Amino acid sequence: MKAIRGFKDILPAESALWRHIESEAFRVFSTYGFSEIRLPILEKTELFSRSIGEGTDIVEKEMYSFKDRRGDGLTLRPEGTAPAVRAYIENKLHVKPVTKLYYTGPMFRYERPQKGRYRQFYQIGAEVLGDADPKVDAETIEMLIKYFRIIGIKDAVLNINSLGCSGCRPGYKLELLRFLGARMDSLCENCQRRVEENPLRALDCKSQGCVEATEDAPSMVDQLCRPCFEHFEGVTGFLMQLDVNYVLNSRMVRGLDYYTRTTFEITGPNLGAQNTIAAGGRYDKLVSELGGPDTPCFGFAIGMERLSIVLSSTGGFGASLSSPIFFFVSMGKPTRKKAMALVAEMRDGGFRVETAYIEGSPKKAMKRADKLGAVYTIILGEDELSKGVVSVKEMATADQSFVPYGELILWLNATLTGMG
RNA sequence: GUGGGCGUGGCUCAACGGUUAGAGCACUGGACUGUGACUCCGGGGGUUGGGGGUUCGAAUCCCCUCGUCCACCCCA
Repeated sequence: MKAIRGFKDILPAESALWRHIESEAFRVFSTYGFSEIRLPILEKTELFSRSIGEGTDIVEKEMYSFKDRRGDGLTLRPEGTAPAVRAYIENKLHVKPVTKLYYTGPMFRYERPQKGRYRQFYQIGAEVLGDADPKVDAETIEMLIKYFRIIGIKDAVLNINSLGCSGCRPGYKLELLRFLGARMDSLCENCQRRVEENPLRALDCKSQGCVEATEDAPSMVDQLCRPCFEHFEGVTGFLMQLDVNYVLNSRMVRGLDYYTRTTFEITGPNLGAQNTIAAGGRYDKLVSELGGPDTPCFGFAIGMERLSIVLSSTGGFGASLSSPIFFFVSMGKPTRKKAMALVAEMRDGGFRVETAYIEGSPKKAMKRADKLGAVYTIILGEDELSKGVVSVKEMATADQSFVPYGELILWLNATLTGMG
């Protein structure tokens, strides 16, 4: 039996890093006023088709959708924003002026697996609901950058853009359409086909012909209406004030329909083609489109697998993330009772203790201690038992000393803090 | 969904179409009856991803399939 395609286990060797990634995110986000929300993994299909957009790749060909026993159309969530917004409306969280939420968990998309892209993947998301101020955009991005710095992401690059609003985007789209229409022959097949659907995509295309053909294409940022332009200027201005470096990328396009105004993407090193480690933006119309009150919002999602790839490729993690292991060896039947009592005492004291009970030579136990990566091995044999002590051996130096039962915890604490 | 690379013990990899598919690491036993790492000696572990075909003979060549990686696409 094997896990199904695009699904994988996260084994202990990796999970310590995952927990670290999550807990640091929650710690940092909470200092910005975010609180956790736990969302269902399954939602009505309609929630996603309406929010993400009928014509998008996600909705069109990547969702795990099925009918339940009653015949209701359900979908394994492909992203977190729509469920968060649904919960926000349903639970009337809008009675508060601003709501800041974060969440984590698995998302599902039926895509071809490759490095940094899986069918079940994990995101950490955050949403600010109820504030249109450009300061929110800048501050939330700054929070994300700070978080990346804290967990040790280097060489992250922030790209930002503005997609305008329902007022100015259609006009831009028309103009772009005219521009592309005059150059249809130089566009790749793919882009010729999608010009009608989503002309913005052509700006993002990597094929030689499209890159050249769209070199002088009109840029959205130049076509923003006054309010959108001022908003965008506000965002970039605040980013500068917050010392956040960014690249203005007027070609950056989003694959979800709900985005308005600010959008951004952060890329990381050592990831190949799937190099976006976090992305997001503003979605000012989504809440009202889903039946809630007019509520401007901003949010982002982080790809956990990609983060963990970047972090493990740049090194430094592993042993340091888990606490030192103590290995307690009890030798000979008479020692057993005392050993169990001492182990219990150590665990109550917060130590991480593995145990082995052996007859005869401690050789095997020592070997096992070594394999486990024990920092200290504590031996209680019949000699020690008769003296009321244990032998404590520091594995790295092979130093060994007798410690009376009653002083064991104190001794360990003193030694550990001494180590620094 | 499209194109390409790669699948050999737990891991990293060898093996011109030709003996019983090897090595290092890992695992395990001993040298070493109260002490791990280092050293030495021994041991177990493979239907060469799976299925079919070509051939006297296939890990090796061909086809199908599954998986993985890369690019496209898409996105976190």
